[in-house]
Amino acid sequence: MLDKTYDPKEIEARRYPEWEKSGAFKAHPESAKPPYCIVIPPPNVTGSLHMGHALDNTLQDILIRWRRMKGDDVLWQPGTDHAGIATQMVVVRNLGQEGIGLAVEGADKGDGNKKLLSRDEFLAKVWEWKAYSGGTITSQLRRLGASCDWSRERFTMDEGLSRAVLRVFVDLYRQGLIYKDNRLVNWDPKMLTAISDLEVEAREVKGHLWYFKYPIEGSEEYIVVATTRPETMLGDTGVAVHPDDPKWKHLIGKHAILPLVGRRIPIVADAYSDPEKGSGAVKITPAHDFNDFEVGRRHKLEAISIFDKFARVNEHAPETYRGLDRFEARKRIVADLEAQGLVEKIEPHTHTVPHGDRGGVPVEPFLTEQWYADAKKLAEAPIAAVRDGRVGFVPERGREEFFRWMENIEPWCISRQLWWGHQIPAWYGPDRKIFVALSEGEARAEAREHYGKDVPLERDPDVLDTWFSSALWPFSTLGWPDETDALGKYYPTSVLVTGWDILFFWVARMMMMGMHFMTEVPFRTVYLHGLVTDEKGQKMSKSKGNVTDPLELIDRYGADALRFTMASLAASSAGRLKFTPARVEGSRNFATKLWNATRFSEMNGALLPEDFDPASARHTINKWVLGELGRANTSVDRALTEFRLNEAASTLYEFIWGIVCDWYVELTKPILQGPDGPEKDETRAVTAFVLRETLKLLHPVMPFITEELWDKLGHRARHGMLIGQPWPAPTAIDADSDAEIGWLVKLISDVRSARAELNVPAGAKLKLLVVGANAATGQRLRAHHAAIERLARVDGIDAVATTIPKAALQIVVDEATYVLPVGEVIDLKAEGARLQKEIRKLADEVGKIDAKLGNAAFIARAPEDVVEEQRERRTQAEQTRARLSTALERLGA
RNA sequence: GGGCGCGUAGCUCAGCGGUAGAGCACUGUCUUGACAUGGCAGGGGUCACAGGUUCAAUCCCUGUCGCGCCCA
Repeated sequence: MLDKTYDPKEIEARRYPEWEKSGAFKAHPESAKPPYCIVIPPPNVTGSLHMGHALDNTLQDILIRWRRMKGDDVLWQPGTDHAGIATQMVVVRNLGQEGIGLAVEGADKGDGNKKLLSRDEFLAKVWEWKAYSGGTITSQLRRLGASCDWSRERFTMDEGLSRAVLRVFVDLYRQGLIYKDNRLVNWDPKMLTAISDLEVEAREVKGHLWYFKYPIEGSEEYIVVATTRPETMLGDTGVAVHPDDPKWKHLIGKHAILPLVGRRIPIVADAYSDPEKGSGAVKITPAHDFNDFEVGRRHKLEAISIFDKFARVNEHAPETYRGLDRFEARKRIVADLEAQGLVEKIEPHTHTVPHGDRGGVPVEPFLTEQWYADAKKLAEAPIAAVRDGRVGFVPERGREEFFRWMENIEPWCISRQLWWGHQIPAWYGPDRKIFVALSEGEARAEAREHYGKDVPLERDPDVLDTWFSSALWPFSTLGWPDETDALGKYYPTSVLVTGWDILFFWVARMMMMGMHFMTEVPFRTVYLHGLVTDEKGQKMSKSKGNVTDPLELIDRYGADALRFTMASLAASSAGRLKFTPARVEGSRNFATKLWNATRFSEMNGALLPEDFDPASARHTINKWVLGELGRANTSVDRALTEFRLNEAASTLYEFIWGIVCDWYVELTKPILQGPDGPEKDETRAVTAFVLRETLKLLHPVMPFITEELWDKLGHRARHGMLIGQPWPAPTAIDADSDAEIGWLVKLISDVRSARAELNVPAGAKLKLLVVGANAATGQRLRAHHAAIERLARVDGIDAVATTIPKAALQIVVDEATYVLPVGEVIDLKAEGARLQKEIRKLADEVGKIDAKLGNAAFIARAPEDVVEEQRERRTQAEQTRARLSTALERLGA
């Protein structure tokens, strides 16, 4: 017998290890079954589970468990990435608390007592940290119920994946698709590294617009430039005005003298300047602004870099400012210009400032040499693959987003000035000649060939962008560059499940690398879901203090409840999924409901005969519920096929709670609790059968409770664990049973409503007199009298009533009128009012339908079946109305 | 500024050319041998606004307003 209460905690702790130990999660590349593969979006190895992970992995696990039951050879490939910047940042911070720093060139040495770590020493610390915290997220995924094949777990920095990274870098370099270039990059002065365009986020900042007067050479005149970043003026090499700007066009071709610096800078005509904005004239600092860089190139202006990598003023600026931090420099420069009377005005100004998404400080456009991948070239094949449908998006608009990004793609800066990551396999000769090779040995050989002798080589200190290795994930995790069985079987993978926010970072780049190295798409479908936010739609963040911890929810309500909630949330067409814990509570209640229904069936001896065949069911109520089960099965299966996971969840909810618990269990109570006989035997069997099949249908969404109940009901002893069961074939729908039970449900509901509206005490049992019932209804009444008596609280049914008391409730269902004598308890006026309200509603409906049917255009142009349906509805409504009128007269009110 | 998405019950959201739905919240009622983490019944919506297409629009089209996201 099941426990009285459902305790998810105890169940979940027990079930997961069982699955894992049994090998149920394992893929079988050698099997003949069709493959179904999902590669997990690798979480940060030292991270911990947040709501986004909970959503993403729940959706994946639902698909995986479903396909496993459908008979596929399933591989859910797990693993983690090394998250270069994030991890390095955490370890640096931890070390900082112990008074340990990094031996980074030019860095502040502090008080001099600080211990400084070399690169190798630091890396040892990071691996220590990884060993310490690396298991956290994978154990948390287990608590969620994720059925990944852990025996195949990979890490972007492990030996195999590192080999893949090397190979890709070397190949792309040799193919000219990776190159070094000196361009402006987004520089993070806190992390001291370049970052890619995607790692920059625009934040709205309240700042100022400063108007500076630059004197014109050989004149008393000034040109006024407006800027949000005064400190960059030290690097100005020009001023641009719009060619048609009447205010400034006379100065085109002249020169200004840059204040504080004294440099002579040209005034050039360029449409980049907007005469409406600021003063209309723009100072041009090619080395510190992406737009200015372009303007500078058009007019051959010099690019003078005035900051070092810490964003401190460097030696290219006048002595007095050297060494100042950029914000300190700003203050000094404004003050100095003010002192010289060169500040015209200062306006408050709100604008967006690019910030590094990890370090959180404003990024500095910085002129440096970096490694780039030729994204434009690599994007060609992916664009074509999506264009011709080799990759589909769910929802479809992901396609357009994808094109918009891919068709306007910029070179991808792949080098990072970090220590934690894949070090770039490039070595420099004494003359800075580059040798890119798979190993130092190979590089040496190449160098020897080139120089004709051995020369000292120096390895590039930089590492690769973490996304560079993540981009290889769908094939590197399967064994590439080796030609493994797994690679042959599971690539291309089936579906990639991830959030919109990661479409460009990761999905697009996997497409590039997949097409290039595998000449085939990495996945057939990209399923994109929204971002989990708090209930106000605010992004969850530690600093805002609005984060919900999924582990806490699991502790409180169970993983199944969280999973069910995540599945229900999955549809939202907006990009946000507003999350409220109340939903999880509701899902937990749903689990409890299933638990109790199962308990009820157990108490009533609902055992399933080994050879039970649902097609053998003879009783209407049983045929009906089997039909409903079949409907639920088909609907869940279709919903999952079409990635409408919320629909699968709501179908299961409605079936289990709304059909099985509310009606089937209630309607069969008289049978189960009545005398023994074939009807009782069949009902017990069907109850057990429906519950057993329901566990299968629900298992992908709520694996723990279903596995538990499966075991407790004895199915495991006979068939093994639920996780390995085949998905059931849908049971047949019987139209006659549907009609009959539909009638029964309506009759009971209507009687209950009338009783409640008239305040008939819930405990009062009334007689049921039936007027005008035809033979079929008479038969139904006899067949279901026990259920009606119980659920409608009726004491005896007279199917062919002749004398009808005045004081009675009257209900019309189809051709018959049902009369419930209530003696003096009832307020006849109230019953009259109730009937009149019903009559009015029906009359309104008839009126509306008449308006339609009276419209010649409707009759002529609407499809035949729609017209017929309206006629049918009119007849029904009119007949019911007439019968209610008769009932009203009878009441004599 | 450009692109996209969203405005449906008090809240969070499904739905979708022909009877407007769910969960939560709310009201009344019931401790009936599965379940009070529950049962039964109920209230609550000119489906943002304005035009258009259509026999018929919450749904399709256009515009307006509000909100959000992405890209500049």
